[in-house]
Amino acid sequence: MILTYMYNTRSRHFRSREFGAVERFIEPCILLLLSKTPSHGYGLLADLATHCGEKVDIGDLYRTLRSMEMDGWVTSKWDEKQGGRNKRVYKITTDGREILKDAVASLRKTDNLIHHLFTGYQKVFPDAKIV
Amino acid sequence: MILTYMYNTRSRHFRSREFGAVERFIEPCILLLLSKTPSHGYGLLADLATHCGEKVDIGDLYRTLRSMEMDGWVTSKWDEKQGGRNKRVYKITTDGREILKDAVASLRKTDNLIHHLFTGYQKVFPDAKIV
DNA sequence: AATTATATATGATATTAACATATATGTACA
DNA sequence: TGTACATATATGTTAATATCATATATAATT
Repeated sequence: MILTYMYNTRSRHFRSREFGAVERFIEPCILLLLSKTPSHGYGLLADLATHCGEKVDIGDLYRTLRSMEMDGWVTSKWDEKQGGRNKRVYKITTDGREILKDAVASLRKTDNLIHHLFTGYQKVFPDAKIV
Repeated sequence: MILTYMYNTRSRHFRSREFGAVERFIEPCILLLLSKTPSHGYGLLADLATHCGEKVDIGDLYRTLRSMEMDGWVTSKWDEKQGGRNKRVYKITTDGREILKDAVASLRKTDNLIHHLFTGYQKVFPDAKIV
């Protein structure tokens, strides 16, 4: 079938002006936190806010933890000792530490790309103030 | 309705071991390249490979350019002068330059977060070699 | 008794990324 | 001449990820 191309096509979505969010940054952050000490979902929330940027969706966090467990990066068990609702406590595994190491290496490449862009930007706009 | 929570729920997808890709990094890269000189989709491809990482999907690139045009970050017109197929040449707008400035600021925050993770990693694993 | 904080989990949808294919023109070359 | 390849733009479809909302549960506070 011969088509005449129409101007655009894909239905228009909201175009965010946010840039620079790192894909799946939450996982390396979780692995690093669990490298220090075992913890549970809700407990990780505040620490992730500090290490991962402000916005960490709690639903996403729980699903990510389960998903990481399925891949063998962490293990979990219920902690029923304390008062309050039971907590599912996660521990990093040997595989998880390997993944973290790989993730750090990936992020170094990302860092290089970002700096490459900064350098290019400074070259094109030498008077631009560093915000 | 009272439910007993089932172990996990979300259907299992392939879990990539790739980390650190920056979301929508392609747009700041395009804007920087167009800050230097107007260009067309296919022509941007090689430059983006250098500045944006290896993998740039050509289909995504064309759609991104159209989408950026709809937002007024760039303008385009057909260039019919040359031999070969006509080219749609894109130029950055004043708005586009503002967006680029904001994107660079966003990426500086991202860069800080990544470095924060590096520092934390070095603290937990002081013997880790820098890959 | 109602609200808030802690705690885990799922439903539904929006957004983005990835892979594949269609269309179109010109050049090399066998 | 025909066919492979490079250039060039565009769309269809699906997979993966992010976001927003809601359900469940327990304990402390007001």
